[in-house]
Amino acid sequence: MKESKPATIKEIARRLKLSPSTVSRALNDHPSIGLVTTERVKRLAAELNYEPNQTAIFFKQRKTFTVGVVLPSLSEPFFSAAISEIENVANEKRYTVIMGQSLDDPDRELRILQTLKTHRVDGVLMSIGKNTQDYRFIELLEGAGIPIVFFDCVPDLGDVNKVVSDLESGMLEAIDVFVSCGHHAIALINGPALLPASAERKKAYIKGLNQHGIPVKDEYIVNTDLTPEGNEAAILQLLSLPHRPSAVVSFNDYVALDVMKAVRQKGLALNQDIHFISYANYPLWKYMENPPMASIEQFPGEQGKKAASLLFELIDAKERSKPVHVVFKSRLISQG
Amino acid sequence: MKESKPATIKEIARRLKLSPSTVSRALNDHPSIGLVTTERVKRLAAELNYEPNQTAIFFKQRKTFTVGVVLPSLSEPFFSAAISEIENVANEKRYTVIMGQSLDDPDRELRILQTLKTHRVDGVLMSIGKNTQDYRFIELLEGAGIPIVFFDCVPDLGDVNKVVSDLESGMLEAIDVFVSCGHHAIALINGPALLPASAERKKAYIKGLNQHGIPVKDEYIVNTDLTPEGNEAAILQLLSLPHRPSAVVSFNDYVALDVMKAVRQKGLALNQDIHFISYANYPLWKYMENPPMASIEQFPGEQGKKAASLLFELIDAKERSKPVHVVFKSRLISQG
DNA sequence: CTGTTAGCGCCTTCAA
DNA sequence: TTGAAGGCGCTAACAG
Repeated sequence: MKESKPATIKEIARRLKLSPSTVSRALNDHPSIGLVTTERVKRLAAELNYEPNQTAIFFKQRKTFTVGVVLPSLSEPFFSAAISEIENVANEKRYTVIMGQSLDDPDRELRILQTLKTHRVDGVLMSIGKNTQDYRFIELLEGAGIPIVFFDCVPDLGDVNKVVSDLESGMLEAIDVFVSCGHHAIALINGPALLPASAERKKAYIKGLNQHGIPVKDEYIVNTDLTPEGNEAAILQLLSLPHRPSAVVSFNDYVALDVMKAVRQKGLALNQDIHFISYANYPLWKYMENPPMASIEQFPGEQGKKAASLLFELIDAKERSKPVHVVFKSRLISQG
Repeated sequence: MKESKPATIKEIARRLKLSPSTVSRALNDHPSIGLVTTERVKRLAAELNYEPNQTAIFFKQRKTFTVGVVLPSLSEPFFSAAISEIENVANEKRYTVIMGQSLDDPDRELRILQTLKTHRVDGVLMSIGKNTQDYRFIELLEGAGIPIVFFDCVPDLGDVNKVVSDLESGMLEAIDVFVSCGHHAIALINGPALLPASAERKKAYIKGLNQHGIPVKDEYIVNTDLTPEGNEAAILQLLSLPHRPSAVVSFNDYVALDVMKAVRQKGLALNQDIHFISYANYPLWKYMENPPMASIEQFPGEQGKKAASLLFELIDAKERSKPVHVVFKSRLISQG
């Protein structure tokens, strides 16, 4: 039952003594084709295991029904959650997803985008890497008529489409919770200073303290380069302060993991001597003996979903529209 | 600088008063074209930002330089590690990867394969879902000339290409370690009984006990459906035995997480009252206060890499060859 | 309702 | 060394 050559419209037409266009129309349920003809065509098509040659259709329609997704790393649960939703939205729209991991390497990121372009994807969803500085690729793609929507880790530019989590509301909630538990010495372990995401966190942190009339102490704000060593150094710096903080908001869960480990090794009791809340990216807190008090959830699934639907709107739109910015509120989730 | 219509070979030919065929040949460094012509063509091509239309090439060459990857879930670190290596191998070969998550749903799995087929991928890499029983899709793909290589979770059939971890060597090592630590009451929390992977584990477990002259007790072998509830039920069953085991090998890390949590809740001390080793799929053990003694590593990266290179061999081969089976040895990695 | 014609962009004989 | 012609499979404008 193996077909050496897959059946074509031509073949069906020949056998049925019809023209290829009639067959094509019949297969696509074109209204102008008689019911009987349509039936005959479909029956034979089924018999021959006919399947339209997508590559021919892509070629003709100048559309590939494919979108590209570029993100730093699939092994981050945040992104695997996001891409799952993206996949779902794409499937509904009958689109296929091509995915590439930049691994925070700008060159690799560029190569992936190049591939996506030559593959003529209809659109791109992207979360940029930590080290990406050069945004010229955006014009490259948009110049080729490929719309692009950024999500989560987005460039600090006004004229691009982006979907992000606000970072602020969660931070304010976190500080509210800390304060209501009696904490006043609240520190921030922030990410690399030049990351926009770090600037936002810092701003929110300061705003949160201000709301409670707590003075901002410079020594309570430390940075990490997000490596395990950097994370450890950051917490040690805080612990060595004369008046060490009793509560810490950390850049993300991975930072929190390293930091909490270091705290344990120092012989301090988690959730007693010192308390943590971090921006969430889904380690398996529920299995830990001493998880952080709470996490600031950023809803990767929602972000991915929204970014994808936005992209499809752009793909379907004829005109290029004004850049769209969508902001999701982050929210504190207790890990109790 | 935005091109409304991307440049084509025809366009270049028109401007240079050459024929399209000459331009095509020049761009492909065909030896029969004069050096000067080739230069002129290439220069103009660069100027016009000419890029070959892949969709046209795919169509003409009857090849898409695309491979599909189907796996249960990206959120399992095992698979994200595997797909990263697959991506790398594919990139080297200048192939693109289309990925789909089955989420252990056979219908969804089938839909993904259908999509891959209509997209005319050149080959498929696949790890089947837990609930997949019907393997007819294999003929569907191979009938269409699409080679398929299974990895990790593979069908229990002889005539397919597969790359797996052996499961046995790691289990034997695990039992060796337990025994050398003085354990004799060694239990197995296995997966669903009808999973080939469960049968293999059980066989290895029995072999391991036999090697040490330890009698196999039926009540020390329990099964879980891999849900959190099933995992908890399994360990409770073991704990309720009159002579409860002091050492347990569990189906995988996720089972171990649930199981160890239940053990803690029962007030037992991990790594004291009861010890664990599990087949690894990468939770963040290094951050845990009481990780399992060791993990049986299955090298997802290696498996993915091997499966991918195998697939490319099959794609490049003219003839259909005998099915290939590759087995990686699993190995015990201490979590000390 | 159905057929004819033409062309998407590229490559590849065949002919000059 | 170059050009002309044809075709991959499908669709769509234009005729009947």
